[in-house]
Amino acid sequence: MSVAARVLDVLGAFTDATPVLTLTEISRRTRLPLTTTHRLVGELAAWGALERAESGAYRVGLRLWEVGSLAPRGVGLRERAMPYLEDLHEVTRHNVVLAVLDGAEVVYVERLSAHDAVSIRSRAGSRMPATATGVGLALLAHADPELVDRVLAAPVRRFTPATVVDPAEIRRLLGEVRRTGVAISVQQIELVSQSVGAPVRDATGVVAALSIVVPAESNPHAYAPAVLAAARGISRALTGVNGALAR
Amino acid sequence: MSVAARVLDVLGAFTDATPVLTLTEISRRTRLPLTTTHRLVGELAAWGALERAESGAYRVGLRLWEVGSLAPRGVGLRERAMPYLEDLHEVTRHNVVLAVLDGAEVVYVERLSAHDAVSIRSRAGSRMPATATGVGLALLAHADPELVDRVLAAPVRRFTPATVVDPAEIRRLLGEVRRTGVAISVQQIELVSQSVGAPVRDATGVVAALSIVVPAESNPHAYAPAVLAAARGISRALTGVNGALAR
DNA sequence: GCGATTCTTCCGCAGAGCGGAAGCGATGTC
DNA sequence: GACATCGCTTCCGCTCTGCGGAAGAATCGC
Repeated sequence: MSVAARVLDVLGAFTDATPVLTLTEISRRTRLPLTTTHRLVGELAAWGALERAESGAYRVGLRLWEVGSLAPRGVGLRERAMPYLEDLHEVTRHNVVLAVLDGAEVVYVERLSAHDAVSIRSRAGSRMPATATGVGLALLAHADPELVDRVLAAPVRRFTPATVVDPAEIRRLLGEVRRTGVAISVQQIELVSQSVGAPVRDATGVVAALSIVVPAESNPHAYAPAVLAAARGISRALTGVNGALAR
Repeated sequence: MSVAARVLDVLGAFTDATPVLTLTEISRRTRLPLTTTHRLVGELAAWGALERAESGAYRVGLRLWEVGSLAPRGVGLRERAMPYLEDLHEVTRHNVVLAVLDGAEVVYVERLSAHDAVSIRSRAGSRMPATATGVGLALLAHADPELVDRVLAAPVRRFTPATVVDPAEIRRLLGEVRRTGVAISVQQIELVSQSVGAPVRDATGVVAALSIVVPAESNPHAYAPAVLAAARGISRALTGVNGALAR
């Protein structure tokens, strides 16, 4: 294992659930000898990738946050999409999420939540399997067929009794998404909610998806036009002056 | 120079102005031999810290963005402050910013901008000298006196004819901030605007500051109560259940 | 088609990084 | 107050890893 990999391993030790770690904890998680960890962490802290809390424990530093903020698929996408997400949020008063595909999972880039909206699991920066969510279906429907094969070859994770786990049935859903342009996921993550998603494109193809999360008892099709309009708006913003996200 | 430092150097080559770089560009910026750069970049890309665009160029990857999102002083702070920032923004319809101190500079963590508000330089993730901005004054006024000495020992950068560059005068301003609780910076960054800032505390002391950016012709004192109320709200949220940001 | 430019692969040498050992300092226990 | 425990830091000699020159492949521009 190379030094670079060790360094990245140290960064990877920090998670949503454990954003603050002591030296020993980092050493244990990475299975690197304490001395090695000590040296690496020291270098990371000197640069600003990690910071020391008063307690002596380490947390992810501001400098790394700054660099992370340069990820075109993270903040770049978020910045351009924000106005449209806000409009959709304002009009409907429901949770709105924006996500991208990374391997077989979706990564949430932004979430706008209302006080009075249904509860929701995702958080900006968190991951979910691509199969069960509105955004996930929208992204998979337009993804490389080879990726879809790979995803469906593995057993699909179940969240509720309503979660669709049959590969053939999922393929049918994906076809429907391609036909109608919207992805509807009913009670697949939580029984109280369902989501209506749509893909977002830049000049190169589908790069993200947004969805609205609404109560299970409402009619999802009623939200389709608004979701589609927002998705188109973002797509237009991405195809605009500065071209695609990648450049 | 250690490998870890080299790795971080590569990450540091990506900036706001140049978020997408080719291998050769990275090599030139870091002054690392092309072969070395090639190897490091390869390892970073394998982990997900960097991604390859279709063009073959590299950009900051989603995985690094995720880890960066764990920075308590970045996203953690932002999440808890957001509702209060939104309220302030909604009520006043002016730009609202949230920032933390990093060395002698302020780093903007969030910015809410209105279509009809005055223009603004900052962007989430960008840096500014601490001396001339509303947030900067609010943070410096409650910072370690030794830091203030260090900041004022260096020549202060001038943005407009109204920028205060005299150390003694800046000290007087800081005193006033401590006395009144609000920091007012008039036309110091741009002649069309001024800002009203206030410090945000957690259990350990001042950790951030927010400010509102309003047109130069308005009366800044009129905004002080609203700004203070928002700052207090965020402070309360930070001192709450889960304690300080650091933990 | 041909030179210029950028990217990738290969490999032998050298010194950077590794990690065991030992010492330090804080906290908890009897 | 003495002792044990646990976590952090410093030190240093051996070894294996990462270094980067060279050469070749791929792509671009004229």
